[in-house]
Amino acid sequence: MVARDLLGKLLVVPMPDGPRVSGIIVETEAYRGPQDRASHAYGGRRTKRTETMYSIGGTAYVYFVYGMYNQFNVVTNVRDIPHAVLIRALEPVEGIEIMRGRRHGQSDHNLTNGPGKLCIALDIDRQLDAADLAGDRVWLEEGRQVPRSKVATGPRIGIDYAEEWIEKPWRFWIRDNPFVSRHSSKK
DNA sequence: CAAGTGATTAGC
DNA sequence: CTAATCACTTGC
Repeated sequence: MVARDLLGKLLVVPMPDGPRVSGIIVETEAYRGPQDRASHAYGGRRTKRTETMYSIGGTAYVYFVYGMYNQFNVVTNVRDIPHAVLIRALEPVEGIEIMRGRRHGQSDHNLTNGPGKLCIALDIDRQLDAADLAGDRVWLEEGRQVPRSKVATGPRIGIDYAEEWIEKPWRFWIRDNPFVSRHSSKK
């Protein structure tokens, strides 16, 4: 499953003037398009916002919720099949000083341990929506090997309206990693 | 624990 | 056109 494979990868978003800001992906959630009530593309819904999800895998899908926060996703399937993986948390690797500046006085483990927070820390916004991950604005690199035994799964977060889909164990994170989001880290 | 926030969507 | 909703965070 792609969501699990993304764990351990390095997400890189360079500053316009050069310095890299990056982090290891430690938490993801899978959204499977039409069948998945929790997905924006449920029932084949295809609107201006969700259009990006129908792109070919390897495209970034960035959208805005709750009036203040962006969410960063990776589109994972072929064209016209709207599957995507939400990146929920990162472990900061490069550009930590820059992230601290953007997050204004938050402690280090609070820089990127949530989907909205990591977008602030990496300066991800809708200008990156539909960006090609093989391009030069944002991309993934091999990061760290994550043994299967370190991968934990569980129900997704923040989709209480999704009825029978709520309990699907489509959230993946690296067990015992201190940077998984607080709502999600089960002790 | 609850409110804030505004783009997006569905419903007239 | 207007109203309701939301893949979250932060501060009481």
